[in-house]
Amino acid sequence: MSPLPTLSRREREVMDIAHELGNVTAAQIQENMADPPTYSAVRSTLRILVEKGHLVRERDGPRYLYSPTMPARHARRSAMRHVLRTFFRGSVEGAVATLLELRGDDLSAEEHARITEMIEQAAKEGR
Amino acid sequence: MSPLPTLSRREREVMDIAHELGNVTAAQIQENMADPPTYSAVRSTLRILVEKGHLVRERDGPRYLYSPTMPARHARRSAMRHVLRTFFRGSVEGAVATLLELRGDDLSAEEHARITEMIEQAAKEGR
DNA sequence: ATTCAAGTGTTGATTTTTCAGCACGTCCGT
DNA sequence: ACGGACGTGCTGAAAAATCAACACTTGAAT
Repeated sequence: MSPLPTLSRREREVMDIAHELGNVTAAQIQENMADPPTYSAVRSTLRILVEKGHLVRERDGPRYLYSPTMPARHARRSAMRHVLRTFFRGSVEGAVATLLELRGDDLSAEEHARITEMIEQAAKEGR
Repeated sequence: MSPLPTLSRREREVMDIAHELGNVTAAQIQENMADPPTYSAVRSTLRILVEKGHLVRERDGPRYLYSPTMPARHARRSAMRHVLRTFFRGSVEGAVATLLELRGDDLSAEEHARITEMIEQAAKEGR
């Protein structure tokens, strides 16, 4: 049922960075990696990810930029669905609770208003 | 900054299953794996995860049960923090929006009430 | 024009992961 | 008691991932 993860450790790390930053150069990837290998090794991983179809490579003047193939919206949903299922048994309520914990005291009045609005909207549509 | 992922592909898959199910036998793990290897191979992976300290093994009568070392609460927070950062640039609002999308029309009145209450509570404490 | 810095393609070696085999132990039903 | 099903510990081989080296190209600055 759960799909076999097709990404190795380093590959996953690189993909996470790519998702976080959007369009990235090999150098940027390297900078953001933990315990970074040589530039050469980074490019090697990038090449594999392109081959596997997880990244696309496009020229940006003299160099290349790499971007995730999967549209951000889709990637977000997919990632969230996975944690929801794995760690929250599908409970949206539980997930929201943890999100609020993470945010801690930081929740501004505006943000509170917007989130509340979203939930009301969802509830309305859900009837 | 972001910690180097210490889990290989299969190891991650096993850990996800362990988190989802709580306490599991080797057989249960195998059943839930995608494209499952032999029972022997599964136990091999489990042994490594115990060695690395990610799982603990305890007797359950004739067999063993495996459970995640990290407390569920902590694991949930950690996983959520990671997707929040990676896919939502830290935006709690965006994350909640996606959660609601995932849930779709399913949001019951009771659930709506509880979530709203949580947010109000968070906002109150945040002032 | 030449040099230097930065980027690229390719290749191969090392390390890690993944997997299965085998011999042994334990529990249960007959 | 014995046979089979199920579980275990240990080990090593096959496959994949990880990494670095090398030679070459491009761009920019002096």
